[in-house]
Amino acid sequence: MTTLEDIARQAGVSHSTVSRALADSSLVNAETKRRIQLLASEVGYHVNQVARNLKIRSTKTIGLVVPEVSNPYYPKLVQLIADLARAAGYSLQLQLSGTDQEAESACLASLREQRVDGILLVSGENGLVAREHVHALAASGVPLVLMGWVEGTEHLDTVTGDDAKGGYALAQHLIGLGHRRIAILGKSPHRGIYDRLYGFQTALDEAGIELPEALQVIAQSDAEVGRGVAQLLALPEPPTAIFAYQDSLAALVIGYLADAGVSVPQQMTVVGFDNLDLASYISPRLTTIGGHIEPLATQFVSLLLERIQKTAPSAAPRHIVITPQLVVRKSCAPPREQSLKWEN
Amino acid sequence: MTTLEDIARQAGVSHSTVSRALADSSLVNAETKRRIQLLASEVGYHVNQVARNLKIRSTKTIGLVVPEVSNPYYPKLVQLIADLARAAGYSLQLQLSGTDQEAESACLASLREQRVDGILLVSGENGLVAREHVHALAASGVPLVLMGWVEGTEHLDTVTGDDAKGGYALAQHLIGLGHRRIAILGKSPHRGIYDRLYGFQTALDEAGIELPEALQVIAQSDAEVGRGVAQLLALPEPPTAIFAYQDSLAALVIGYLADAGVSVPQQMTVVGFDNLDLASYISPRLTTIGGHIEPLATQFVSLLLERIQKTAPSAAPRHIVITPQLVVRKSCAPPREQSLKWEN
DNA sequence: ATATTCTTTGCAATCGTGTGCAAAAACTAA
DNA sequence: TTAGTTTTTGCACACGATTGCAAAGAATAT
Repeated sequence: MTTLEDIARQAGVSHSTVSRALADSSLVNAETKRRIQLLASEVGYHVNQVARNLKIRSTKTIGLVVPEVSNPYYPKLVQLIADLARAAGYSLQLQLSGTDQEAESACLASLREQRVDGILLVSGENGLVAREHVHALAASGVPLVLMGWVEGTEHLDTVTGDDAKGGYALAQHLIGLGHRRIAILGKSPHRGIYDRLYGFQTALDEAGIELPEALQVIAQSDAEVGRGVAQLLALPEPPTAIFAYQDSLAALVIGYLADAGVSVPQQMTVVGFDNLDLASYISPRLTTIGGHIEPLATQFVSLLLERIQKTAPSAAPRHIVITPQLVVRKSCAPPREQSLKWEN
Repeated sequence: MTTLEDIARQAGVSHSTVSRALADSSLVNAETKRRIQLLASEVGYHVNQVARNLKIRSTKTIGLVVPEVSNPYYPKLVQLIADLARAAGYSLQLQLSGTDQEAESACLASLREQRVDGILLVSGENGLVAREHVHALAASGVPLVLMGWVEGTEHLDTVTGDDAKGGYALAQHLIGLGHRRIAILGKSPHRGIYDRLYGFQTALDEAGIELPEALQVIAQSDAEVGRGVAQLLALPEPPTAIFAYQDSLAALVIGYLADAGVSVPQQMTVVGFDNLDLASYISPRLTTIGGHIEPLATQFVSLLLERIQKTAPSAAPRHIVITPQLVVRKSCAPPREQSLKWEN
């Protein structure tokens, strides 16, 4: 790899002059500058950012910690963040924390050692896990923004979707269509998902609608979704609508319903949450809650950049909450007059 | 940020000793070592990798260039690669090249400047675009592996899926079911996708089946998929099967068919390519070509690591080809006896 | 006690940049 | 020509780590 020194030798000047020339400094003679720049591009010089970063004590890099990219929610977020970061002149150091607590700590430690200028942390489905680590990081002055509100992080900048409002809107929509027996289905309730349920439940309560145990299904895996759907269909009084609180789960539900010969939305209404691309890929296209991811991403990097560039209006922690919207598509219909019985 | 020097001062030794102690070198007294390690963890010392990288002339980082992560094919790849890289002790520097030629060049330049130990380059749908840049990179000795075979890259390590075989298998499957009027639908044909078509077409040719212009649909956007499907249905003799050469397109096709009241697979057979997760999310679950992504990812990073660690058996470029498999699910059925007419 | 060996430590150079400061060069004004 | 000003360049240090080498200290042998 060629260095400033190499070029300096060839140009018959000192490395300082080369450094200045390539930075287009006005301190170097226009002619010399031109000559050096030309030479540099001829020999294919590429500045060593490692050395440069060491010297200028900044990396123009932000670390992004995300649990995984298999779940389609995260790639969407990553894409948006990457584009925003790039637009602001920052590279992205992506770290996948998995579901593992140690892994998340390791990610944070790695980012700190890499001396990224700031960290964007998306808490996993278990909620924020490496709490002490995060606090230590923040305490030592590393700019950090958290996505997903978690108890005990009030002193950090956070960005959160108002899932409760989303759940509420969804429930209202179903109620408005006339549904009274509504099931919910999802993975084990972590904080964010709990909010979705909380809002949903609130709307049901206000309408005086019960949500019996039998209509609450926890499904950790694809196969369990299948079993859960079968259970619901086998009930003496099956639901007329199912709220699967992630789009991908809703897609699976629709698939398993089709297997059982139940058509959506004619015989069963299904709704999801997040409005991922797949919500419009599947048929019927999914009624869901959306519009939050883009503003979340925007605020997420804005807050961080303000911290990095110290342009934040105050040192006080900021908590941004984004309200999502109901997206009505084709997966909902009024319930049939009387509840159906399916042979199993 | 605390440095070695800070710790040295507190411990009353030189920074060299601290460095050795933290590296668990046998050159330092066991007791001193313990004392220093304790002190370091107390003050929360985190090595400055930027400085370290500069000194040791390696970053333990690999650069991954991918067009985007919105298209669900790529996240799957990224996840696999990230896991493999981590297992080998490397971090990932993710760069999204978009579809833009300059952007791809910029990504490569950035990675080079960051002095990543090696680069994994996934060529976009337009094929490899920043050709000279890639060649220059390889020529200057940066370990680099390319995914997706592109003409003029025979001197580079490459990893490719045998899309032609996949296309062939798919066509044979459809033919075996009795289909004779088969349509194809996809984005504009780039090299990789062309291979899918090439294999598909070969099988059709061998079976003596025509593929008239009218049954070849190019759809660049979601909306165009809708229009394309409508066109096919409006034909005097509509097809009995559609090969959408990406799973996500197949999903869209199924959606638009449903809109038109055409049920899959009863009235229309649809197949995709890649076996993404969404292929089993949608209903009916999609018959497709799969099993190639995992070995592609594995070989991709293996080749690179061998180059980085100089354990490659030879300096000669290697070209790894992965044969994908037919994945039969629910989106195919024999055609009806006579071709159908749909009112439009 | 002295010589010899082994262990432990610190000095100093290095990685490739950026940059303050002084010196050299060029130019201007008398 | 000489002094003063402005432009251009290079020296040398810093960023924070790693590491070869020499020196100091401890331990052993004679």
